[in-house]
Amino acid sequence: MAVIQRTSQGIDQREIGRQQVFEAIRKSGRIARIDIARETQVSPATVTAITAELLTAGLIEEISPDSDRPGAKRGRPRVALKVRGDAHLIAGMKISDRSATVILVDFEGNTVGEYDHELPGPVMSPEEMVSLVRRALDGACRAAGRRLADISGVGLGLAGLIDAARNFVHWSPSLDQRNVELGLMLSDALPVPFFMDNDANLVAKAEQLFGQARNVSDFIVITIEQGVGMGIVIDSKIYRGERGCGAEFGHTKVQLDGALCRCGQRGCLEAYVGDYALLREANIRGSAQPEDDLSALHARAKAGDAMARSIFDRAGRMFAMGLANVINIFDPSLVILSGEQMTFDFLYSEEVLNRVKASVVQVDAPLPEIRVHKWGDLMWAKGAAACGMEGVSELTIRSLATNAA
Amino acid sequence: MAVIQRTSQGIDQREIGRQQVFEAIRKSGRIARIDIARETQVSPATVTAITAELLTAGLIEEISPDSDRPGAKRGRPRVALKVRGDAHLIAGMKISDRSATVILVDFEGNTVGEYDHELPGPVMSPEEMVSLVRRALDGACRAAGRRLADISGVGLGLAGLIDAARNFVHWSPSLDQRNVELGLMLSDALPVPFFMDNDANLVAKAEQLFGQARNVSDFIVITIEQGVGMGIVIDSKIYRGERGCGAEFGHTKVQLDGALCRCGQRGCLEAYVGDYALLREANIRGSAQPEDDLSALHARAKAGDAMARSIFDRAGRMFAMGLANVINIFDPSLVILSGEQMTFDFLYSEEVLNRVKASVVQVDAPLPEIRVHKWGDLMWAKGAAACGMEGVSELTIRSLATNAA
DNA sequence: CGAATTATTTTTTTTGTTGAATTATACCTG
DNA sequence: CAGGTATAATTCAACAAAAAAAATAATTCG
Repeated sequence: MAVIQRTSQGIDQREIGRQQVFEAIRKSGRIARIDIARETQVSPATVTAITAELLTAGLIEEISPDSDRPGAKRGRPRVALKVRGDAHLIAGMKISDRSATVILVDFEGNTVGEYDHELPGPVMSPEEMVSLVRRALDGACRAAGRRLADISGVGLGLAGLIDAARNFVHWSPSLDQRNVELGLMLSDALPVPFFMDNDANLVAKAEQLFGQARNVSDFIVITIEQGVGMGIVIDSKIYRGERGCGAEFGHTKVQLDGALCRCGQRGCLEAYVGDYALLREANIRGSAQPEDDLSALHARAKAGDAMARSIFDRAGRMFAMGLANVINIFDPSLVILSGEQMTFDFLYSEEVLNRVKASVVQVDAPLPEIRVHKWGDLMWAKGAAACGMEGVSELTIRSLATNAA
Repeated sequence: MAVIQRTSQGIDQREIGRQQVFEAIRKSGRIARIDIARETQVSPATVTAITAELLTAGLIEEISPDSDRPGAKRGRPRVALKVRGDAHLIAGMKISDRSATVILVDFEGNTVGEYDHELPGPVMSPEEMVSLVRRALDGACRAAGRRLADISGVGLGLAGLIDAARNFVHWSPSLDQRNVELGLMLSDALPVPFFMDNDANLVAKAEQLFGQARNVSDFIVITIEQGVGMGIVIDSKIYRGERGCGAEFGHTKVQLDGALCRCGQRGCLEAYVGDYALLREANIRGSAQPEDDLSALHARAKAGDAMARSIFDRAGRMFAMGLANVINIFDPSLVILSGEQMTFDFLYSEEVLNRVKASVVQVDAPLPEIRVHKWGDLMWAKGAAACGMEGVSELTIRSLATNAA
């Protein structure tokens, strides 16, 4: 039941129709007008009108005779439409504790450049961050042979509590201050629109635009970096909660009066599966040598060391419990576990997933699909790029309205 | 930012405008056209047009000179509009393990009759349930001096997994079969439209229409009956999850490999706070006399019995942990704890709520409001009535379209 | 080559919304 | 108490968007 919404007072009453059509094109990669009409429930006439606008604006392009699709043979051949990659250049930047990773993508999402910028330290002042962003963008442009002016928008990903609507940072481990108007500062310093979000939401956005959730309207993404993150998508929109700090999966409690967490509370999931928690546990249990390298601990577990094994095992069981709780509450159609190698070995393992399944309420319907998605190390930057793409699309399509007049 | 949505193919393109206006009227009780326009962001002209339709349809009525509202004094006085109570008679019925409670309400939500129908036993066949529903409705009508034909719609609440969209029962403790097309059976047997839902969702609906959540678009309702239920409202819509079995709060896990639950899994919240769980625990701990009466146990706890106290205490701590998890995931603006007396003493107590607050992720923004709502024993039936009201409103307003032509 | 078929575009019609002007109903002032 | 002013509600013409219908385009099939 597709629906065209109409804002009843904006200058442009047609914006939402355009968004819908553009989204349909982007989502399917290549699609003929007739199918857009079917999918969006908008009449072919209207689709023609809207696509004409998008074409003249240079946002999409026609691919002459749609490649031989099986089945239909007669009749006027459909001409497929696709997003025009050259329309915009988008940057995605993720700031972690070690480096700022930048990725440049075209409007289709194809990567056209990568750049990594080492950080002097994990924590900085807002001013330092602004200058860091500038240098990282400059570096990325230079590396890809582009100029900063070519970039239509930048998606920026930070850990912490980010108010994406206002580009405001309530708190981030990368900043030495709370409540920073980072969006304003960046806009003042750089001539490019910025779009910021929490890093788990970024990955959700990436899954939605480029990844495994391209045609799913409700899903959950779990990410593991330093802490445990979650992105919730309901009705194709990222769910943020009232105060913008929902989806704090890492701080759901899995044990009454349990292990102490960085946040000061007890029993948080993160206090069992976070990097620091695993090391702490190893040291408490009296490791021969003091542990400060997680991958060494991991290697010992793989090699069969009983103590190391039991640490990862407990983490896996706690993780399974927390994930099952989320599923019992949301009943999503899809859960995506995104992460890097080590995570897969101990948190996304077959055994853990089986435990999750055993803790989900059973009904006749099949269990929600739990898909594991192994991204490269550019996962976060890609998410940031996705965030930027979405922002730029919206801006551009909105401006179409004003210009059309 | 109110928005008029327009379905792009229905017979009636105006339906959503009507719904919006009617909702605004219902929500505020009494409201002048001008304020409807302000609230819905629809122009006064359109509001006039729509309210005229609703007036001739008899769904709303004018209250001549709007009672002296403070402030404004001059100008043409606003005439307030309200829902016309006589427009429809709605029945709400909740089937529990002991009885079928029926409530009759007018279109404003005023109770015009109550009726309680004892059940022969807690479990029945679908056919028996159909006949039970008929008898309970007959009884309610007789008691209130109405006829079955006067009823415009019936909301029906059942425990279990209900597919509200299809009026289909996946499973209910009241039925001796799974996967029952109860909606079809009822429609065949009785000349009234039925609207069914899970009982926790009913209460959420009641809070939204009549209760504490009248102007809140995102909130969570926790209910306690035999088990623990949760209703999630996001964007003013009840969130049901992919398979319609989300919000299984009672079966979120609060203890790894914990107490055995009725559902066969371990560590479910319900296995710590459900009626049967409390009694079981009392017996395990070697109560002097075998416990089979929860209120007796409760009385002993209140009187100071240490063993009884510790049972309720543990239940409260588990409950707090589960609730904190929900809040950490959703970050709702409002959590409503609905229930009856005994629940308040041990699960909704000050102490438990403080525990919840101590387990919620802290940010600068204030904590979500946790409101305790003490309903009478008609809570469930009122919820069912709310469900019926919503269904009837939608039907009526939709039919307006067709008739108007 | 023409008939059939399917996709797209153009034209016309319908529908709904709104802004501006108008009407209605009050209070206020002198 | 008449005329002025303020506010609410209604009317109506103009406008906008989308769908329906019709026309046109680009194919294949026989």
